[in-house]
Amino acid sequence: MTTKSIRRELNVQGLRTTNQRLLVMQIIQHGQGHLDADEIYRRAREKNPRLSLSTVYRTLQTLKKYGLIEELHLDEGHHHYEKRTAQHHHLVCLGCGRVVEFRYPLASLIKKNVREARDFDITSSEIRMTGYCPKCRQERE
Amino acid sequence: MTTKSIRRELNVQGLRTTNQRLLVMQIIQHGQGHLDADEIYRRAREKNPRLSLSTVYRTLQTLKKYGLIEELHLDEGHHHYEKRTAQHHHLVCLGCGRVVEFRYPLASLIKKNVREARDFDITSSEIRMTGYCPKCRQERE
DNA sequence: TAGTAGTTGGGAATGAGACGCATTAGCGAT
DNA sequence: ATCGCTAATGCGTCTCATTCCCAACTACTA
Repeated sequence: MTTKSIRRELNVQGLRTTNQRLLVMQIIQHGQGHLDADEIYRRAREKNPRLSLSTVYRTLQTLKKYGLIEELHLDEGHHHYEKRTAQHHHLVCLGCGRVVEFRYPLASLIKKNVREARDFDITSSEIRMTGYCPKCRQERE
Repeated sequence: MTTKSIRRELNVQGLRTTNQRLLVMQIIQHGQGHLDADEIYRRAREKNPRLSLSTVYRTLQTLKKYGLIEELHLDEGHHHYEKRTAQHHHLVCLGCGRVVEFRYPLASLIKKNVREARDFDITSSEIRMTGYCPKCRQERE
């Protein structure tokens, strides 16, 4: 996503295009998924040392709220963020912490098969499965 | 689950059966799902005013670790706990915060169909879908 | 280009949860 | 029933992620 398209996305939502927002968006886009607020802050400061941590948190909330990024709950004490892409989910290894992504058309399936979900207007869905990856599984035996 | 069976479960894992653990377990079992640490603490203090909040946190970790309870990530800044039962998942309404449970045989399905998951030893799986329930959906229009 | 909301920076506040340590209490052996 | 060992608790403190507050700043609109 280019600067221009990010700008467009922000404007559509009635949000101002600030350097800070562009910066955070770009870091998340190029950052190979699963960055937490602190990591984003650290990387952003390299480009703009005056950036405030408050702004990072605020921006993450805003971008999440308007659907430009997604917030993950990977079982640690803080959140991770990734760009919004095709639906995919996460396997978390309890041994080494490795996160493996996989694709699965969950939302439509649930929508079709689960009575309770039928009348919900579902805006996001997250599968988080935890367990042990092959390597850690061996070491535990 | 009776006191006796809780005691058995704890002993099997090499854990001591303390009043505090029994109390926390019982509150979670009778508490209609989705209690957070603070609520558990508040209810537990009614029975045992000397109970410490630390103990509640420690106990929740322990019970979770040994599979007696499950930890939920319902999109708020803290965790919720429920007794371990048949596999079920959660729909969270972003409007009113209502949580609706639904059943879906996720783990086996993923295991069968997702290459990345095949070699994982999956210990738990959680679907969290967020959106707007029928009532809140109407109010937003 | 000036006016004006929406945003930001920075520091203080909050709140969930973890930690250290002295005291207490399960529980297996006597 | 009691002893001794060690796990578990209580309590105060600490950490760390995130939010709040407000004066200063700046992106957009006219």
